[in-house]
Amino acid sequence: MRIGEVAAGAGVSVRALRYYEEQGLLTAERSPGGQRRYAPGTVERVRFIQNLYAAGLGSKAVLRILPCMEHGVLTDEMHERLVAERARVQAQLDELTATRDKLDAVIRAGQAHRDRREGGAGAGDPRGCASAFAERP
Amino acid sequence: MRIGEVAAGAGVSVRALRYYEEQGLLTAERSPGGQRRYAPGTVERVRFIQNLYAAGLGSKAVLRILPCMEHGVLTDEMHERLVAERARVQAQLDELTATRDKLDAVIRAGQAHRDRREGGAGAGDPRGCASAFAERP
DNA sequence: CTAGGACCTGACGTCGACGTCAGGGTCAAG
DNA sequence: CTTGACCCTGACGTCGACGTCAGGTCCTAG
Repeated sequence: MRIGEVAAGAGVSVRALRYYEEQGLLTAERSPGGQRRYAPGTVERVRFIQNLYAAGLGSKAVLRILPCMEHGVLTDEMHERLVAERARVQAQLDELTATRDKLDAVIRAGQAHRDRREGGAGAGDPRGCASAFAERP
Repeated sequence: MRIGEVAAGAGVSVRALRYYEEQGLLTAERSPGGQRRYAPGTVERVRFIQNLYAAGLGSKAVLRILPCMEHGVLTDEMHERLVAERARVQAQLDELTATRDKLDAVIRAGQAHRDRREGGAGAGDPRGCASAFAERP
């Protein structure tokens, strides 16, 4: 595949693919004229790289856990790294879940406030949704 | 509270707090000499700001959904923004979950590969964990 | 063989969330 | 009043993941 096809297939820019190669995340054969020719499966690989980036891993971290796709074998070191990164991702997941729940609380509290106001009465303590942030897990 | 106390309490740098003020995310009274004096509750607010940043929202997005903590009332616009940002967070959660599951699959496949190798035999197709990436949901 | 779209290698630009340094003022205790 | 910890305002530096521009090359359809 040519670089443009991979880029379109994976939904990234051509520049990004060259950058990945620069970082050692991607390799490519070259045509006689020097143009990159990618193996099939590269699109999947690029998508996974994107996933890892989206999970907050820097290119060095990606570089450390990615080689398993080429060798197909997990050394003890690779295994530990994978487990460690999985833990990081899980931690991110927990934080994100908490944040989502807070947003939900704010939304619900705001709804309640608006419902009561629709009912009619007082504006004594204008703190409606603010109390949603007072929790301490 | 003084800025150092807030910073320590929320686990951020003094510089970050000044930056938040610069972005309109935080306000503070001033002492006669010009030093910032923060209201109690600021620590919670800062923690929430950190949560939002960690959720991938930029300071402008934070600025748009944060005013509810001051006014305590959700306008229709605020409500829509909150719901929209909640959706973004949820989408991030979904992607992160998928990535975690992929990592799990890689780890399990690698384990299986190592277990078999411990058993003894062949090295025909050295793709061990690589097949874990072949899925298409 | 030729046009024009795709590709190449540098190399500088960007943007956000701060870090950091310089030079000086403030505050509370003794 | 002095001292030492804390705080102030600029203002430039950083880092990662690309964007973008310049100037030239490759490839393939006609």
